[in-house]
Amino acid sequence: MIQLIRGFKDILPEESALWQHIENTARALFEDFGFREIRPPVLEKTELFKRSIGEDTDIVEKEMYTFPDRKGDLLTLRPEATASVVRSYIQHKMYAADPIRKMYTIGPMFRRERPQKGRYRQFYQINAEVFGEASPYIDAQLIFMLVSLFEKLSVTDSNVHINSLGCPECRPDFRKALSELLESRKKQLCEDCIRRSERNPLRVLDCKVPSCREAVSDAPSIIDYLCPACAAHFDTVQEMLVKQNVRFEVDKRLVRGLDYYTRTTFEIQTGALGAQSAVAGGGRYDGLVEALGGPSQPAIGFAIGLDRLVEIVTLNQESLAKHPMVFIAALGDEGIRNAWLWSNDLCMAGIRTEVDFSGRSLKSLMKRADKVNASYVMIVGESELKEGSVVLRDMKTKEQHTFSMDNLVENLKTFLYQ
RNA sequence: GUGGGUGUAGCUCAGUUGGCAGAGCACUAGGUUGUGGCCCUGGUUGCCGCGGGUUCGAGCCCCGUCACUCACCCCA
Repeated sequence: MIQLIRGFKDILPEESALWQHIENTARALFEDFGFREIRPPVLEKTELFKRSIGEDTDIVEKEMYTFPDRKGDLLTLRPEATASVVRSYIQHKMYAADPIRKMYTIGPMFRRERPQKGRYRQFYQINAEVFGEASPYIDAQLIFMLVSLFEKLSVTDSNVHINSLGCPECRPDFRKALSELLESRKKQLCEDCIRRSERNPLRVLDCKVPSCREAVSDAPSIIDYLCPACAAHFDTVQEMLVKQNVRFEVDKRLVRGLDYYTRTTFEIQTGALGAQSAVAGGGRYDGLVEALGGPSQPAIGFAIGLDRLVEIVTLNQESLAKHPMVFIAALGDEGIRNAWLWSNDLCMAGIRTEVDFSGRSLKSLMKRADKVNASYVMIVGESELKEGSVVLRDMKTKEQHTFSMDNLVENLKTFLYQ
């Protein structure tokens, strides 16, 4: 038997209703906030991700699905969506007609990590990005929109963490102060953190090894090093969140893993996913558009882990399951022939209809109708055919009505819709 | 990449010191000749993950391997 690839999964019909519900809720909400959908390809030149995500990140170093195509160009299955959206923004010169663009996209990402709960090698994200707006109001609104989605989906057990990473103006000062501290505590740090303290000291703040946490417990907070502009920006974001009654906490450990983030960064965490606490994360990346060859345009965005969201959204499956309205129990060849024609008409009339073509006994057809939770069973047997009628049984009340075969579909429609 | 746990019927899982491969659910037929759910009776379902080894004999012991899973790392 051929099995699916390690770390990949099938989303089965039993689950897809929930996925659709979440996707539809997100689409409707984002469209109301002025976002429009963009659908970039899943395959891009490797260079795009190297330049946007950063050479020194784990994603680029060891998690990308990269391979040469027949011409020898290095291609990569996207490990995240932002790079592609930025590339598209630049390539199509979207900034020219109107630099302010709000876009969302939903689709699969690929990272070759060791699979575990809430982490797959092909996983799905809902992304939203805003270009051309530097204002902190946009930051706060984006966070509000994200929180609202979770509320609409009745997700409890989640909380918002925010932080500011500063800008090229103020981050070097903080980085220097942090590096000095790390240097002095080097012997307390784990191996990874010793390596990190040279390449990306911010990441040490995120380490979960107890001795490392201890070492950085009194580390300087980036918030204390923000330049006046960044500090004012961060203040406004918080102020507006408070005004909008969005509950959040400032988390100075919140250091995003991707190189391109600046200023506001945020994450939605949950306790319901084992070791995977982040369900959604995002932040501002004011330098990325320019870094990828576009004009200097600010931008901010977030990504929601759709697989993870699906796991924590619990909905009444009954309300999501689609039951057939009418189940046609046809007996004998002639009954089946008639049923086939009528079912096509009923389906086209928007009435969910199923037929059992097996020719088995009425009892087994009734059992099946019950199993698929049909609202009505239409019985087409010998005696009905003789009389030129069919019997419609209400499966809940057990009431049965007889319908003439003349104008059957029309009469059923009016009966069912009344 | 590193560690722990688990692989037996479609599903959930038993399986004794190594001795005929099991249960519940599901499926199916009948009890009820053309009427579902509850009940009763019968029936179908297995490369015991895969490969090797030990043994008269392996689902069980040993070695290897693969998969799943949880965790580390990192992230959504």
